[in-house]
Amino acid sequence: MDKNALFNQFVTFTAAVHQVTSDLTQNINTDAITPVQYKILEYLKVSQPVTITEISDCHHMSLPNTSRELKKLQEKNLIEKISDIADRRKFFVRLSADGEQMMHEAFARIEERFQQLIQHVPEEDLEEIKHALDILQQKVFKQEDRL
Amino acid sequence: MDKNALFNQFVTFTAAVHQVTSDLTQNINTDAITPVQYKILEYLKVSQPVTITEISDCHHMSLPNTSRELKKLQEKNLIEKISDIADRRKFFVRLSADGEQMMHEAFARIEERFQQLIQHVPEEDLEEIKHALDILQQKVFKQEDRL
DNA sequence: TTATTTACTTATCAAATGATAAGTAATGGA
DNA sequence: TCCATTACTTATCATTTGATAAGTAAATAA
Repeated sequence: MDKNALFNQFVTFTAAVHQVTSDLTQNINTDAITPVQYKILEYLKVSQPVTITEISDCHHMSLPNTSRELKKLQEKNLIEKISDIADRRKFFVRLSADGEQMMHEAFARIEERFQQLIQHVPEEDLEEIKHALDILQQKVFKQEDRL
Repeated sequence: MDKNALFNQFVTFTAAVHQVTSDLTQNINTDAITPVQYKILEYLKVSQPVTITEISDCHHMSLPNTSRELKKLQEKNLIEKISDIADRRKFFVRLSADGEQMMHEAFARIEERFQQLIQHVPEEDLEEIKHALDILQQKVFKQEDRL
């Protein structure tokens, strides 16, 4: 296997993924929410509850800035901070009812666009796609491989 | 095929792709270059030459802001604008020698990390990965499907 | 107990990005 | 020819984001 060619293919592929997801999520947040704040909520949606340091690490943003954005999200009633009983310096962050609602609607609109994207894909291709997603998730984009 | 389940898988997958590419490209641009500027250069690297409007559309940024960033890149000698002979309102943008050099080095460093990521993946899995990338690129993340 | 480290907050400043108004020059259509 | 449209630029302002210093309180180690 030509690993260099594979890298080039990887680059083209990830660029396409970024482009498609960017298109799918365009103009989704109607409300007064900034891109970083949306990213945080999106992360919470799939990973909650998480600590503030985890959010900070995962998004490569400083703790002070993470803290600031979370405060804003809390003021908008989109998240909740629950202090850890075992270690009272820590906080667990999760979506509030409003936050869940908002992300649910956002994902619903994204899903609409996604279904539109694949509406004419034949059944056997869908199976192939599902398999391909499985493979890549397992072998390339898996959680443990983070640098 | 449960299309809703496929959507959930898609969401998880794209999140993982974003995470991995974000990790791979962390701290790559040493020089005085902003994230948006890097994105533009990255786009040029794979799509040049392109017009200013194409850059603007593709990155969902306004023409004035695109123009400003291109001006900065031009002042840093990383890109060149060539006016279209057929339509003199238009400009084709491409990387300068310096820009090519810089992106070449950036990609080389990213590739190093990528090769490290897949160094222990067995040969038969690499074939499977290559096939999976092909499938998804053809059937889901293809150019024509842009909204 | 005391010192150090960890988890987080508050505050502040600079830089990057986004939005918008107003302009130029070339093109294309009536 | 004249007018509308297109492609792009310049300028300006608001907002978002990033970086950093300094602080609090809890946990841990010596």
